[in-house]
Amino acid sequence: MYGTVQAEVRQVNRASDPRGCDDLPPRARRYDAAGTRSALLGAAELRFARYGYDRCSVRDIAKDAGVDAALVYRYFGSKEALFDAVSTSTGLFEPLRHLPLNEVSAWICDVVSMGPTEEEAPHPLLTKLRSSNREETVGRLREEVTEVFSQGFARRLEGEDAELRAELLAAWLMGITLLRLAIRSPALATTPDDTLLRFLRAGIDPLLDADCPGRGGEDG
Amino acid sequence: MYGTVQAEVRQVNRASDPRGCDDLPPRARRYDAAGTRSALLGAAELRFARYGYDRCSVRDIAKDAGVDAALVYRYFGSKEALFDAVSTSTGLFEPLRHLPLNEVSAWICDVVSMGPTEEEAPHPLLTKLRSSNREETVGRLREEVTEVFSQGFARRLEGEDAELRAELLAAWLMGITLLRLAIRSPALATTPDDTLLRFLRAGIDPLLDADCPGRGGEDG
Amino acid sequence: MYGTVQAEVRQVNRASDPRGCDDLPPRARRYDAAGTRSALLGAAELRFARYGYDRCSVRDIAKDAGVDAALVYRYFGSKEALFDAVSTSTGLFEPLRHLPLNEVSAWICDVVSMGPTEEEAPHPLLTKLRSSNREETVGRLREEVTEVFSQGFARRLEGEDAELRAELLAAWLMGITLLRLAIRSPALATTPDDTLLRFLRAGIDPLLDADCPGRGGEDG
Amino acid sequence: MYGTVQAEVRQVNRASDPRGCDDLPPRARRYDAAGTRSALLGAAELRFARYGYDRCSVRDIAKDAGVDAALVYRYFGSKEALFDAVSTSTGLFEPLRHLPLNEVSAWICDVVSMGPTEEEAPHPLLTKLRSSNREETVGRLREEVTEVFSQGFARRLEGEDAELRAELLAAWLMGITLLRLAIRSPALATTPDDTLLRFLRAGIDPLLDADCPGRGGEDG
DNA sequence: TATGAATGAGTATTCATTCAT
DNA sequence: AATGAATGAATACTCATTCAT
Repeated sequence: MYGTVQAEVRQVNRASDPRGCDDLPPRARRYDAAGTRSALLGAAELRFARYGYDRCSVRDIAKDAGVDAALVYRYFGSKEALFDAVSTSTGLFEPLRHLPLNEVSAWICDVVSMGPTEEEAPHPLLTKLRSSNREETVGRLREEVTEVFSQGFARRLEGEDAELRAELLAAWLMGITLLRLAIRSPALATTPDDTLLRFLRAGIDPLLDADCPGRGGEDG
Repeated sequence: MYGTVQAEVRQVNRASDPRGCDDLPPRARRYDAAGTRSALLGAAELRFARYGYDRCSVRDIAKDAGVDAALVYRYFGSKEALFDAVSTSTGLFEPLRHLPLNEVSAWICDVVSMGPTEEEAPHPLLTKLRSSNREETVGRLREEVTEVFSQGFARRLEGEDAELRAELLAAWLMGITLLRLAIRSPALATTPDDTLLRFLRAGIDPLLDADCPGRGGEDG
Repeated sequence: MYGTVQAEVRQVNRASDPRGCDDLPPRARRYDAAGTRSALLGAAELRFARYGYDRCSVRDIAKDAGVDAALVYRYFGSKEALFDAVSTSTGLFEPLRHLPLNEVSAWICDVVSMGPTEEEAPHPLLTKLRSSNREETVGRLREEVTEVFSQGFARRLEGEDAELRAELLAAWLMGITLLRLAIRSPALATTPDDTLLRFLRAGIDPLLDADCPGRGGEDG
Repeated sequence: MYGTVQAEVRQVNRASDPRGCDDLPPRARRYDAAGTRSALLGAAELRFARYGYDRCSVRDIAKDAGVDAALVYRYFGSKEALFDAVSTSTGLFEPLRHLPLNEVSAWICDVVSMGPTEEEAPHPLLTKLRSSNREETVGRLREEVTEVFSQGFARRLEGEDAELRAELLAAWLMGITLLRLAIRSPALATTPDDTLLRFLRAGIDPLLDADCPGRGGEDG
């Protein structure tokens, strides 16, 4: 299904399979466990991010990787395990632990701009969002959000309801990723980063402020 | 797959079938086209919202509705048509056309609170979000967002980059829906509406303001 | 399947349902048993001849006839019975009983020219040929051929192996019908009747001759 | 549908699998791609010839072949492709290109006698005739007849209307095949070949003659 | 290590048929 | 007499997974 993404994956494949390069002996090509494993990972990353768990077949992934489908089971055990391997936290949220609060907007801007916007490259968040119909994926997302935002980042926020404010930040991050990379709404998909950043600040910085929500309730 | 949600659907079915409210015996209701149709719609609504398009089988939906799977084809023509019938715009965004800007936060608050939070009821947005791996769904989402936000709502915003700001609003709406109803992150899933509202204002109202992004760039 | 042949059938339908004609009261239109029955027969005749038993659905036939599919069962009992009713001997071979032998070629010519060649009209033989994958149809064909040719017509032939010669005649009749009306091979489908007749004679008349096969065996 | 023809197919399978002719134990033959493929072909050949395309299910064919139905898709891609593989021209008509005209009758006699007459073996022409309700099959038959008879063989005939005469020959060939092998009319199904041949000559040779139709029109 | 042969459960969809109205 | 609601079995096809090589 969905044609092939072989061309691109082949590159990925070659990146980790530098046959014909210089120092690596050019003989070993098949029977290259590490290479096969990472080729599968690369292909899966792409497929899963693009089509979601359910619309990817193990065979398609294997074909993209240029190996036999049975190897998915040899190296990962199951389609699900492969997905887990691919969608396992990539340290994407790591910066949130130490980043100065006034740089958070810029970081979010970076995150939602990852990958070539044109061709829906494998964005780590998108992989999960695209498969958010799977209970397991949702569970992992909950754990991750809880750990990173509700517990981790919230602790760095002064003021009331830090937990909620952190999750609102997460919500925006996900929403923008979805609209910009998956749904590709007209403005978000095309706006240059610096413009986006200015508006992100407008919405985010108040949330990070110590006296948020401020006196905002008055005029409601 | 995924056992049965029959019990609940039966309720939905009856709840949305306001005929013979009290004295009609609730049994013997075969040969009731309208009832069957709406039972199927109800069951599909629930299943699709909960598991997404790919993880719902026509058979399961029919079983939930208590009818034969072939009736899906009699009444809707295909699984896809049934999904369309369920996910077709329900006028959810209608209020955005006339609502005073300072009530937008409250409206968002309402939207993301729709349906019993405990049991992941069929939220119209969630249905689409859960199936956002389907190209058709993504396409429809893009159309809807474009029409309602990028074109419709943006026109009501003064200041620069109205389109982008409108889409950022949409992004937040979707992100919060996702976190609150699907992912169920700890704070968002439990925070009472009025509390949520106060913080929503803090993030949203600046975006709606005529001189957004204001002088926010200074301290970055 | 296969679009609709409704237009034509409607005519058939009207032919046997002369509403708005002159002397028949224009009220009776629904609740017209005979009319419904014959409308179904007409539609079935067309469909079966065109697509064969297996590629016709009862619903399509009923739709062509402009009535509900259940009426097929009311009036005929089953799809199979409807097919039988349609394919039951129409006296097509009746002339073979008395026709002078030297007019047989001309008669065959007539038979294979029945119905508008362009639009594959319901040819009684074609109906059976198109469904010759059904055991029942084959059985009936065998009976019919046996009765009409092997027993009936053969008795009128002098000379040896009359039975075989009669069946060879039947074979040619069927083969030409198939090629001319179903397969529509270039020459047979377009050749005018009088030309065809001249060549039919060349092949058939020897078979009907009393001293057939004559001295044909010599040069083999 | 139609029970099983397993027993016979197994034979066919083994007969056409000339490996380990004697000493190889006939059991234990899994993981044998070529064997599986040809078993499927054999089973399909038989089923299709006997029941026609529409009355054969992929499952039944697979069951006859003793393998899983999914393998039909592995090896052929679709039911239709399997049918094509089975019904693809087998060079049956090849002899018509060079055969001396006075041996044509004998060749036809051979063709219509192919396969055990008793048990409706897979005759290449019968396969197509039995599925002549399919548009694709009819189309292929038209092409084949056109190429082989209307164009190829006709060129070898002297005299007028060669094309028509060639098609009349084809018609007879098909009609006899149908009556002899499918319908099994009493005489044709039992007559020995040499007798049949004598009468075939009587009908066919005149058609092949250079001055056909001769002066046959006089006595009509 | 890698391949590809084999499987069985599952999917959407169609259809002849029956039942209540 | 006629309708259309309902059913269940069947169909072609796909896919994750396992087994022999």
